[in-house]
Order: sequence, then C-alpha cells, then structure tokens
Amino acid sequence: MLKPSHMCEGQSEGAHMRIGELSERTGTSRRLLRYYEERGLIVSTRCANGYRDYDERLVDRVLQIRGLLDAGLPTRIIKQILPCLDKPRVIYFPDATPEMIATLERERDRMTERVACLTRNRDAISEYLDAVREYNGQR
DNA sequence: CTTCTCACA
DNA sequence: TGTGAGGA
Repeated sequence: MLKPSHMCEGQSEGAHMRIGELSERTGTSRRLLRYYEERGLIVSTRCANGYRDYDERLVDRVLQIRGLLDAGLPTRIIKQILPCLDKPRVIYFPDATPEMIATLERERDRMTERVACLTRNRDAISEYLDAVREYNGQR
C-alpha cells in the first residue's frame, strides 16, 4: 500500500493537506495563506521536504479570519481574539483582560460605523434604482 | 508542485 | 492588507 503523495511521514490519521488544497478549499491564495501565517493568524507544521502541512480544522479557521478581515478588523486584533472564538468558549473567559475588552469595544464601535456607512450607500443606490425605473417606466 | 525574499500599491 | 517577480 502506497500512501498518497500529499501525506507526510508520521501523520497517519489526522486529516492533513498542503497549501494548495487549503487554498482551494478556502478560496484564499497560497500567497495570502503564507501571509496569514507570517502574521501569526494560522499555524502549520512542516513535512520532511519543508512543505507546510495544514490540519483539516484550518479550513474553518481561515474562513473565519476572512470574515473578520472583511468586517474591517486588523490582523493584530484578530490574532488576539481568535483564540477566544474557538470552540469551547467558556474556557477562555479567564483571559478576558480589561484591555482586551476595551479593544473589542472600540472595534465593535468601528463596525457599527461601517454598517451605518454601508446602509446609507445601499439606500442611496436603491433610491437611484427606483428613480431609474420610474423614468423608464413612463416612456 | 513547494519554498523563500524583496519590492511595491 | 495583499500581490508579483524570480530563484531554488
């Protein structure tokens, strides 16, 4: 029995993949995945050949990171709160430091601001669309 | 295919 | 924050 070529030595059972697969499954460029790792957002182990080896669970994590980034959070903040968002949330209550709370509150307020901005622009576009339909309708 | 660094918008 | 080039 030959083991699949994408598998590493000594990682028999856990589902693992290398960067190309993680890239495809997350819709994130390989370049960007390395960048996230550099910023400390994700981790990887290395195969004997030096290739990165990613755990299955990284798929969800990367997706989550993308979502946070889309929400406008900088990587340094994401790096801090990512552990708090992990599965067993209760465990992480201890490290809810006052400064952590403070940064999260600021970040939430910034989000609120962005939401308001998006809403205004969406409404402006809706209004324009309505006007266009009106014009085309009566001609 | 993977890795890395340097430079740049 | 994210990409492209270019080499190993």
